[in-house]
Amino acid sequence: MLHILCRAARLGAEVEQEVVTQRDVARLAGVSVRTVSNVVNDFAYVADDTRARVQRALDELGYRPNLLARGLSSGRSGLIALILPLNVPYFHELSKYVVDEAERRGYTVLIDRTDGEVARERALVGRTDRSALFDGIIFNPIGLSEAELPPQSADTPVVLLGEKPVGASFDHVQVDDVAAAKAVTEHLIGLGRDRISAIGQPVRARSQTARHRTDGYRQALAAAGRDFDPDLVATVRSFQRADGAEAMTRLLESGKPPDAVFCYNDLMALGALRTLLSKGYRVPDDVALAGFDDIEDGRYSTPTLTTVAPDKHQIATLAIDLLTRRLDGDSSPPQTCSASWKVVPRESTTARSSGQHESAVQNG
Amino acid sequence: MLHILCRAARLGAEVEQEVVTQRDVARLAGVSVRTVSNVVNDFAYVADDTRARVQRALDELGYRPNLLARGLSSGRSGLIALILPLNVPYFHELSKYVVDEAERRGYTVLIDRTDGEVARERALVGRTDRSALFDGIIFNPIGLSEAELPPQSADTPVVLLGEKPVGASFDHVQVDDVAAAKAVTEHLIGLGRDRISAIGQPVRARSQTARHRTDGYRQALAAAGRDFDPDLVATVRSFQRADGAEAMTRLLESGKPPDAVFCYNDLMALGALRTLLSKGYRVPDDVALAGFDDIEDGRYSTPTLTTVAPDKHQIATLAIDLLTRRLDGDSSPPQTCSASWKVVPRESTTARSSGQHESAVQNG
DNA sequence: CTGAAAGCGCTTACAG
DNA sequence: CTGAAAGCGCTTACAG
Repeated sequence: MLHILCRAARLGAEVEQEVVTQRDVARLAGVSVRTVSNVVNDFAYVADDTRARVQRALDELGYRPNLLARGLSSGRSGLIALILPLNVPYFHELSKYVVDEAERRGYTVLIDRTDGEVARERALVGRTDRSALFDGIIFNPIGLSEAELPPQSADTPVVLLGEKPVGASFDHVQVDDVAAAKAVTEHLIGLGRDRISAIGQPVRARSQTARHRTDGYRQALAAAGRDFDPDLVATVRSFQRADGAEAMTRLLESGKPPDAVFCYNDLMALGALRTLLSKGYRVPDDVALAGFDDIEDGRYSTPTLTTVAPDKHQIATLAIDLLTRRLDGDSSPPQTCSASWKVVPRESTTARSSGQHESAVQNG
Repeated sequence: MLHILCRAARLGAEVEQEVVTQRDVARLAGVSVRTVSNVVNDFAYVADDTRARVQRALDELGYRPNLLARGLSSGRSGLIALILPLNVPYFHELSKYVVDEAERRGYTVLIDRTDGEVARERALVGRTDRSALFDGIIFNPIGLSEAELPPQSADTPVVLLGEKPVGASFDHVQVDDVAAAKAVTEHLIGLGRDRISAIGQPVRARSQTARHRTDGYRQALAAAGRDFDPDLVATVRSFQRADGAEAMTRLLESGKPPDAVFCYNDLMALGALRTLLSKGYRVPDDVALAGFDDIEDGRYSTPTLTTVAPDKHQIATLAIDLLTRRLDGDSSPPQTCSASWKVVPRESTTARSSGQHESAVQNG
């Protein structure tokens, strides 16, 4: 296939680029590699003229450190692995903050996609052969529960993100899913809706997250003196748009359609929204809709999407804080940090009509 | 802040996990490290009983290879860097294919976000200190033009993705932006629309991509005997939803609003859609809308979004093909491969009314 | 089929 | 402030 699709070009002489080592630089500058290393790593106690001479040689030869060699001998690579399901926008938004925050502290973040597949999560976390490669790991499990994770190894600290921790063997940054789910359900109840559905309970329940959000949903109902109706809870296989769309279809066809729906993430809410609008329902007039995550998509949908907004910046900062402490040698007991969140009401629950809207783009 | 938000747990005895080396394994199995290495790397010509004995020692000690050491001595890390603007969904969708395809060939892809910032792109590509870390690089520049890239170095092959190459010094996988933009504009013309706008010309024109799409747009107009009206072209700062939303607002306020709009990517089209719907315009009745990229969002918006769908799977396969050839020692001239694409008409240009729709989710 | 040994490019006590 | 040297954990010609 390649030969049909590809077009070759004439090539100039291939420059066989030699690798420049500290030894080469040392030779040119007339010093030892020790001194070159000192200059490269910006150590104090290098005579000014020596430094200048070495720097000149460094520039002249175009020296570039070999990260592998440095890592092998120093025991630190400066690399952090961020293991996430990139197929959910929330995580890509979160990753931006993690990357930026890590960079500020001199670390480089490399992203590993799990896409929420349990097998991939297991494989990635199980790959302890990487422990030499990465100084630390930030991991947001989706399919894997904390209990299934290999025990924390002393050499590569792991910070867990996401659901409330079960044990206490990892550093952890959590969002209080129960409280947040309860708050957004209360918002729906406050609208005066009667039949409030929940979309997101997984078919095979592994995820604590979904369980917690269901708990919050039920607590809000109970607090309002409402009965819990299992028929109003729709299960899903994953947290994608298609799952939300299908679940919504099932609810609508159930005979007694809901007048409000809490989806366990924005992606599913967007799928549910598609189903509702395409079947002629008005949102929020006929059905009010709320999600979770506060992804950008929900600020541009029509209607815009009411959601729970976890403080992504704070989550990232806390995660990097926790990790860098370990990297700096802190061996105190594992900590659990809570990031804040808030309910952001938008058109999908508050607008009067689903047609004309006041504000083009409202950002909670 | 941390002390307020965090809760510490009691910790069990910290297991000081010793690193197990091949030497340890060799000692236990009564062989040399050479033989251990042979077994670990699954070389032929190891006596069955020796292999079994070594394997037992390997298991017993829980040996894990040190990737850094392996990389340093072998010169290959098995790692590929994928440098992309993750803040555009198209690229995260593309990255999935690249990761999967690379994995099939035994490589691990680590993702680096550029988010389209020229400075980040420059920094990442300029970081030749990484050449030891990565066997190869797949890079989709957004801000940087090919001419600004450092020359291809012999030790770390680079495959470029995206816009039509200017020079011919890199392996390249391109999509024919001119032809695709022309085709989608023709689709709009075929609808019988009079005033067809284009959104996406950058304020400071660096990107060839936008230039090519404008070329295609103009070619389609010319071929249909239409005049090119500069007032119908709206510029943007980046390719995000907000840019599309703002550009659309400007076009609507220009006095003579368009009745069709070609946005240079789906993200901007979604922003433009938001502006249109929130101002009471019907899509496609009043304004037909088309994007580029075929991201999932556009299959769930209401109306669903007409778009150009590049074959992402093919792009990924071609990129990995090209790269692995170089890694296998091929030093033939740089090649340019073209990936296919097609126009996918959806509701935003074809539906009769913007209210009720036929198909809930139609997938091109 | 396997061993002894050099070497990948760097960092880092140890001296001085 | 700087040098000579060991060592990080692995791979890989070179012998045998």
